[in-house]
Amino acid sequence: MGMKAMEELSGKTHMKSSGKKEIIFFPEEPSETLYFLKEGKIKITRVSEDGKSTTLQLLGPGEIFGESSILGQDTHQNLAEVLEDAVICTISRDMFQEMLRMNPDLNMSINKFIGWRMRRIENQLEDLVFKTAQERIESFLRRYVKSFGKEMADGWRVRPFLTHQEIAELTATVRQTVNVVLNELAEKNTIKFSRRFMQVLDENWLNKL
Amino acid sequence: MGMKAMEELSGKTHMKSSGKKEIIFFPEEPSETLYFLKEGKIKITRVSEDGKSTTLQLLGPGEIFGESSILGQDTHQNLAEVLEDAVICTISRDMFQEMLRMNPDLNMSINKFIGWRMRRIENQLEDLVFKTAQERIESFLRRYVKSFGKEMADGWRVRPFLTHQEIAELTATVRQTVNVVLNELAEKNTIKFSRRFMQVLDENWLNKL
DNA sequence: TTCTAACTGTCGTCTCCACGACAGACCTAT
DNA sequence: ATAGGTCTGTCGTGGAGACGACAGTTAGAA
Repeated sequence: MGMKAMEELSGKTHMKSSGKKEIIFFPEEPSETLYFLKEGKIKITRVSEDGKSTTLQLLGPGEIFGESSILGQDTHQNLAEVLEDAVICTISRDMFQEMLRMNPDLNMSINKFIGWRMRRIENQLEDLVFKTAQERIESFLRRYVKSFGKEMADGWRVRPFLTHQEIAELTATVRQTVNVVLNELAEKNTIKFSRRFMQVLDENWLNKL
Repeated sequence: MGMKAMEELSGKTHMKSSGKKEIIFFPEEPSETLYFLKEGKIKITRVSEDGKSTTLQLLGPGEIFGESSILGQDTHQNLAEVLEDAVICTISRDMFQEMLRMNPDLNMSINKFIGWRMRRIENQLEDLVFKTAQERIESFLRRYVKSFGKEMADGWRVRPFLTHQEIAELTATVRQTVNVVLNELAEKNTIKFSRRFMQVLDENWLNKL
């Protein structure tokens, strides 16, 4: 998303790779590191008292997370988990402050980033309030394909796909409902999917509101 | 909330008072001003395509809003409305940048503020996903009394109160449900209320999770 | 004081979708 | 190959709460 200053970060920092299901941070854990995702996917989830969870964000390459470290929060509230093998740069809070001093433009980029993140979460809240479960699932699928898919000869395709359970957590619904919606869409030849990919056949559907 | 640096703002800026129902900014409007609420209450609401609305934040004295201006967003997404006669300081984006240069600590305060705001909205999302309508209403009432009420001889009291419709929008429920919950609580002598105030009789209830 | 608009109280109905249950498909490790 | 775990497909049931309707109440302006 054009945050060149951010890219710069990646050079000067510690890098590590993490495999699927690895947890980057837990709720309640002290938040003193900023993370920059170079490759893979990460999900940020919120776990309730009684063990249910809902996913707040699904992040791809080029995105930041753990931003509570630089927003004056001393512990994390959410859980960050690797969803697809990842390469992650870590930047300590102090290191980050140092960088800010060196490069004042960085501040702008970060702010922009935070603003963008805020907007996303507010939109998610709006969806939750105004949209039905079905609509949430569909509109998530659209977003998912657009963010992570590639255009092919026969429509947009994204790979790998998610489990129905994962989609359910991303849309605040349940596995079974996701299943039904997915099959309905396939029925209507809007999409085509399997465990490992999903593909949009109906271009039109992709650009619905 | 200890943001002394923020208080400082209020001196150097333009101040104005606004009456109930006045709109401070609309969605889609360019966002070039930061607002600091000195007195009164403001609500930030999100309006859907088809005209329904849900309230994202209820703000009291000492809080900031319109922060998209400093988060690199060029238009507002939400609507800000005066809920209770207010005194508001306005700070242009440029002015704010200037202030930042003069007083680097301000940055920290602002970040803390943003972080806090982010946390709030994430919590709201969690409530929406995991709690029932009834629970949301009750837990909102608790928060409301705690933030805006005063302790009296016979329990915490807040004044003025909100209309049921307003509470419904704050909790993503409907008027009728709010009505029922409110009356149930009164029935059980947990609270006492009228159109102009609400008072908590059962201290215990106030500190439930 | 009176009039009117806004707010509150209370029903019955209806719909969405969560939830449990279980069978079948699919992966991947030994 | 095969066994065991995870994922998918499909029902039925139930319940929370939205929604419409309408009567009663309050309050603030005229």
